[in-house]
Amino acid sequence: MAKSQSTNAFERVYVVVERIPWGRVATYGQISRLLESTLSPIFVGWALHRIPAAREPVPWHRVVNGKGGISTRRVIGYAPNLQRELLEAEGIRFDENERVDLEVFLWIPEETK
DNA sequence: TACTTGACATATA
DNA sequence: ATATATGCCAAGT
Repeated sequence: MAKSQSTNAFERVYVVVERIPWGRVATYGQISRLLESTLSPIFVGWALHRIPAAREPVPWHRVVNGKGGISTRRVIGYAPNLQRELLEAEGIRFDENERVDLEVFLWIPEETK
């Protein structure tokens, strides 16, 4: 245990992502605030990009940007439609702009309440 | 070792 | 509403 502390920051991100309930989505910025750390939103993206196989499965597809859009397009090797399909499979609908209605599907953690 | 990049967000002009 | 600038951290080159 506690083999490496550097990886701890990544794991914190995974824990929050795993807290996202089924059929809900969260934004990078929100996760960054939930961590209550100096972790910036871009770091969350980094963490999700480097998910160790041992930490899977992590519902990374439930993490979208502040506009409710999918940002996985910048990632090479991932299909942009993949995340959209996974979210739609959970009952999340996209508008014509390929954006999620955050007013409805945004995950509101109890800690923030 | 140093610089650049990266699933972003927020503020300012 | 769009464009530009800055913040934040770690990994990649």
